[in-house]
Amino acid sequence: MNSKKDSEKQVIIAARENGISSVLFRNAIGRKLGLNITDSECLSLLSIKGISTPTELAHYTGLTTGSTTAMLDRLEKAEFIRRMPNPKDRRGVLIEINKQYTETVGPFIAGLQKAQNELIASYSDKELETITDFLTRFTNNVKECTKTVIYPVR
Amino acid sequence: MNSKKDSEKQVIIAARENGISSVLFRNAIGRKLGLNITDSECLSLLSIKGISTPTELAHYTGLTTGSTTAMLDRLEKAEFIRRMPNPKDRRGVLIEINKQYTETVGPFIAGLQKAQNELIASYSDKELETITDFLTRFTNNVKECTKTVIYPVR
DNA sequence: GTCTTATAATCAAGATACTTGATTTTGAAG
DNA sequence: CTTCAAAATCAAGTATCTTGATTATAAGAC
Repeated sequence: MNSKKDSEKQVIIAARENGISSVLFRNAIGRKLGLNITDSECLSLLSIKGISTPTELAHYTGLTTGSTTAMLDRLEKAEFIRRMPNPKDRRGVLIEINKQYTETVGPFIAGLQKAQNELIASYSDKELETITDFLTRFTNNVKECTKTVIYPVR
Repeated sequence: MNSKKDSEKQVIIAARENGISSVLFRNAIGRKLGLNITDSECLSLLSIKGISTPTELAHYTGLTTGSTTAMLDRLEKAEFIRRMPNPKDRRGVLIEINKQYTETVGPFIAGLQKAQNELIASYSDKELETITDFLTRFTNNVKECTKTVIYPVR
């Protein structure tokens, strides 16, 4: 099976480049805000989800829960996030991102969001469905593989 | 401009989920190999590029060159990478990933690579072109924005 | 050519962040 | 209601990171 078509190779390259660019982007934002890499990655997830929990953030950043507590202390002190009681589990807390962060980061990413929206608007519905379908299936494969790495079969 | 179509929203969500899943995947692999997050991220870039330089790896990981030297010392000691003289610049070195790493990581990612290849093969050439086009333009936007974050206009 | 300035990588010292293991609180299961 | 599991925190020890200095080489100015 060495007969991979050019169109197939290209999509793999494009997907990889996409991943690389997003890491470099996150680093640039983090440096701008004076954040270390971990804190920056944490905020990048929070800016997508809006709300999360220390456990989930530990999972995403790859930290232990102990380090996560320290990280959240730093981010709370910097007023980028706040801790809220979790109404569904009195052991836990909810982490919310502050307006402070959104407003600080806004000027840096407004141009990108506009550009991405325009890019997306330039495709037909049918094309967008194809793209979404691809990304979703691609992501599901990654998720499946992650499970088998964490919980090996036998 | 609050009239974003559903197909447009879906592609944004799918792109975000894709980014999240790749971070979690990298973490899982890193943990499996007993690597810290930084070292893991470094190897993930090297496994794509095959060869790099300390400067580029510092840029990608978000580390200073000082920390990068220490990181490369660790990875070299673990025999995951090797330093080679750079024939084009006698100040610098080239970092190559070792077979050791590829073989260690292979069993964990073989299934994923197969799944992704099959996924890609399930699309028509026209569809693949659409997807590649989208990813490339999307990436270019991210790269452009990264530049303006690093080198603000005035 | 030679001088100056910039870049690549390294190193040592000090600061920062991370891991481990224990602890507290609460939830879930038997 | 008893026991075990999960969420978050904390303190001590370890690992990693940043800073600033250093060496070697490259690139540009004159």
